[in-house]
Amino acid sequence: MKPFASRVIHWQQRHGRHTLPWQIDRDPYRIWLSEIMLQQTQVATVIPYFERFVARFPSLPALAAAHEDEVLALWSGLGYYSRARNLHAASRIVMTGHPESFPDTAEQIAQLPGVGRSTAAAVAALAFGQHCAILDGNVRRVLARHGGVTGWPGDKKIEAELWCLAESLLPTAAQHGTGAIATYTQGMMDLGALICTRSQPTCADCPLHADCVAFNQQRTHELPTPRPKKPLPERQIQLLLLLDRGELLLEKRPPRGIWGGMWSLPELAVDHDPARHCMEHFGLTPRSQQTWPGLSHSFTHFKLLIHPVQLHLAPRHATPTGQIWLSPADALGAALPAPIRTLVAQLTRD
DNA sequence: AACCCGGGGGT
DNA sequence: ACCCCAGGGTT
Repeated sequence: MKPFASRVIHWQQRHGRHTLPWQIDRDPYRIWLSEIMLQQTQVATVIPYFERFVARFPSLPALAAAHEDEVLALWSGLGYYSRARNLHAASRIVMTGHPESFPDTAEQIAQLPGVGRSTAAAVAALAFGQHCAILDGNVRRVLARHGGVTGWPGDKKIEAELWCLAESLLPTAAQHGTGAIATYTQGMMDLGALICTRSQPTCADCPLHADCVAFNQQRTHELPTPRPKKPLPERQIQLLLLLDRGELLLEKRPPRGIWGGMWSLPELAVDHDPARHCMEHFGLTPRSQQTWPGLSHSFTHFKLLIHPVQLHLAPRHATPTGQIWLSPADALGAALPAPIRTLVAQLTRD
């Protein structure tokens, strides 16, 4: 049987993906951007965001010159907004620290905010041909199944074991030549995404099935070991759609935490009275109040039940910092989290 | 409804 | 060295 890496490389050349929008050249900027977007997010979701992002910011200097708000607006709907803030910060670090070129070793790349061991290795391998192992979700699944690794990969011990496996299986420059590492790295990701899927993997098409422990022991359904279940707490909030002469009030979220740095709607505890809140903050009693149907939004550690309330205000006075009045149509161009976008979109349909 | 996913920051 | 946090999509 051919070595593990040889089989992955051969499979990638024949069956892997070669035309993803970040594969058209070997631009480190585009590869880095794609890897950040691909954290926690699937390829099909990323593609349209990637296309819009590089159309607006085609190069690292263009990104570094941008205002954070515009970067966040292009990230709106993609989630995990700290990725966008870190990406933007990293672009400026590269421009100041390495003005001549993008950092080209995994160690240097991993120094950038938002880039950990796996992302750094992916950029180093794909863009610079460095021989370093990645361990993203797809590769984790392939390795856990092939090696028959039992235990939740989020567990530090299991994670360390998988990293060791990943390192040990890399192609060698001597055997496979330069350039093979990029093909291998993409091959491992594509095997996980296309063949070794979470449910109903198509093992018959897998170049690794002959010595795959999970396949041979019919344990693909139980590997990798799933995350331990935890109850999902619920939180409830009211969100205020405050309207004044057709314009909607948006508030900038604090830089950290949920929807950090994004534009949202004024938030109110469920046991508070919206009209009274308007009175206290604007000195005006709303002319009308309308309760909208609730909507649910899931986060990793809790479920958020949103109770929207629409209020029409009498003409306003000053607008404090961190707030802005926009027409609903203009608001849709802002850096809105997904559920806020849903609510604002409803307004534009009236 | 359950499950999946990399990195940062706080403890 | 650990634990908690963060938002979408898919199954």
